[in-house]
Amino acid sequence: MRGAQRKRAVTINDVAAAAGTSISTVSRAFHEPDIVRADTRERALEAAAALGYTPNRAARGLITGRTANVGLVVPDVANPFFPALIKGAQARARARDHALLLVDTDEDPNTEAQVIRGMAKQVDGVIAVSSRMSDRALAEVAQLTTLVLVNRRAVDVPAVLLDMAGGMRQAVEHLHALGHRRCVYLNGPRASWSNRQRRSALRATSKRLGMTVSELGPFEPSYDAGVLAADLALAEDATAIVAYNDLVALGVNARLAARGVAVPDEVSLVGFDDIQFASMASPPLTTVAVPAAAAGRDAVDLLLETIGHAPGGERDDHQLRTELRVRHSTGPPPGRPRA
Amino acid sequence: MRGAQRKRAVTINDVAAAAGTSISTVSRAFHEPDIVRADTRERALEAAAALGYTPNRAARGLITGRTANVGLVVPDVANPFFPALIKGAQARARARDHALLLVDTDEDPNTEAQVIRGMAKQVDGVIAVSSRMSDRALAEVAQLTTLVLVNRRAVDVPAVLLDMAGGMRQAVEHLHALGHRRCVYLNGPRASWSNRQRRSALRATSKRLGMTVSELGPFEPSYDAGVLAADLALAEDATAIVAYNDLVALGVNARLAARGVAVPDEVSLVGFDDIQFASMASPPLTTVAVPAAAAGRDAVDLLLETIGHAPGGERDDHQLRTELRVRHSTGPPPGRPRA
DNA sequence: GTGAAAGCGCTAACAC
DNA sequence: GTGTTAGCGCTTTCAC
Repeated sequence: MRGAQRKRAVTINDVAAAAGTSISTVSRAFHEPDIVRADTRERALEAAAALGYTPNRAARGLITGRTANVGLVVPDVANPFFPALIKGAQARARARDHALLLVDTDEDPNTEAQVIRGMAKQVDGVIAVSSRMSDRALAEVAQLTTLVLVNRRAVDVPAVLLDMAGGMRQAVEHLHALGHRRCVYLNGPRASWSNRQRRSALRATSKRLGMTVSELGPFEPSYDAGVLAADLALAEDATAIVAYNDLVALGVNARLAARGVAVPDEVSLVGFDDIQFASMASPPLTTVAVPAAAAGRDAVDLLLETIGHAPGGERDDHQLRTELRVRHSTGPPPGRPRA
Repeated sequence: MRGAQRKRAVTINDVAAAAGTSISTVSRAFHEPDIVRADTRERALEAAAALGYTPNRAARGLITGRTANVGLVVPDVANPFFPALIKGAQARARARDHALLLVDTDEDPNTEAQVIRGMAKQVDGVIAVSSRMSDRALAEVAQLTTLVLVNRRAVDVPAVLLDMAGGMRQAVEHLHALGHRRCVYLNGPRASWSNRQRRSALRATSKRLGMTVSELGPFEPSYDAGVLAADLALAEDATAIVAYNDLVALGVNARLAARGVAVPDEVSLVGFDDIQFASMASPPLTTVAVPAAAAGRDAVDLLLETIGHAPGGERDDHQLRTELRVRHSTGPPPGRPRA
């Protein structure tokens, strides 16, 4: 027998019949146990267990207006930054008895808007991660469902933010302390909010410390782009390279190795995100760690909280710290004593 | 105004009223356009568009018995093998107008069973990837919903299989052709079906070709386990190491580098899966490529197909090829001429 | 404390 | 061709 042949699902009616009560009693036995007499409740629950009854959430949702689903919209599941976030969000959603609808937009803002619109009715709210949608589009979809942003700010939309400026500041200070005075920044995608954050923090801190920074890019946030960028960066006559993210940094690192440029002896290299493989590279990458799993968890909490609250409530953004992990891809610039 | 304040969702009644027709006509305008007169249809569709109406899938599901949801159950989203699969499955599901409910079981068979049971009512079927459930548990949940397996076989449950034996055979032949005669295999988790597949193919091929293989493990499928395993493997006096998967191989590789053991000059190293970072390692890893994204896509197709068909239909397993990608972590054993 | 009944938004007979 | 109606499985008044 194949799965398709499964028997008609057992409903609340079956349970009521078996328990010799009405369906409302069964319903109450589940949701308001206190209000039903102990022995009646027992009978109902036992009958339910015996029949293997589980309430149909869709039917419940129809009447309560709550689906117990949350949507999670990410730009690219395969980008190593996101799995941890997805995992965190999934775990928290499940812990809070919600299912997670996952959508991958392939980095396309139009897909993003369309997908959220399509999902609106079947979820209680959606979490949009690193959204590339315009503020207007964001405002529009926020009308359709409860929206929570991760790693993106927009007016009147609650968000889980990563303090990338803080991490970047640490990175620049680290470089400066080592003796670096000229660095190059490898820009990420132009439309990326993360890139703007990282870039401006880098510029501000550099300026404050009197470091020169030249900029290259924009580049795709990929390993291949890093390979490409490495040669350009080398031509810039800087002693340190700060990449938009680890993927790019890893590409740079590989290309530098291929060209025989020693890291960190000839040039220092800093990544961003601290993806799993940053620490596995050779040399292990100095990078800014971003708490992706925590962001996923917090986003779910924030969403569920927002749904529960009356609108126009208090300020409820979350801000998560990021911090520099110093590993072996950074050191004093050439000609500078190692200690 | 916050999202929570959104106005009551527009229903089919609103559209019918606006279009001056009955709700059934509106419904038909959407699902059986041909059967409704052109101008009536126009009016209905226009009214729907004007009001921003989208059918409530839960309500529809209640009556059609189809939810347009599919469940995807994976052991660990953060394991680099799965994101590609998830991405493939998500894309195909969306293309076929289905939503994807993602669940991460943290490698726990009990969670797995429980999750599928809980999901059964809100999906049309579920795809279980690399399931560690017992055959009995599998048979039980297959009763509850339409089940499709990926990378696991069980009686009477359709599956998308990866021909790991084929890839492993290629790997061993490759090693043998290079001149290797003694290799060590680093086992993955004991309960893993993948490990059994890989291990037995390796043993069979080795035997056929007259290679000795010693086994170590079981190890967790992780980088750290690889680091640990490297030293043990070295003590085995073999000229080649075959790891359960790339993560392990990468750990081995790092540890070998740290100990100053040259790959492939002193020892050859083979991984499995061809995760993104296999090609980024130094040296780039020779590994067996597994078409994860295709597996995800095929699983969705197979599931939807199975749901559509009458039960007990024809045989419908998919088998996907795997193939060796020769990169730079394998070469002739020491003392053997390089050409 | 428990049951009857009215829907939630929708589709699928069944009339007209 | 189009409208009316009976539910899908459930929660929630409202009586009792």
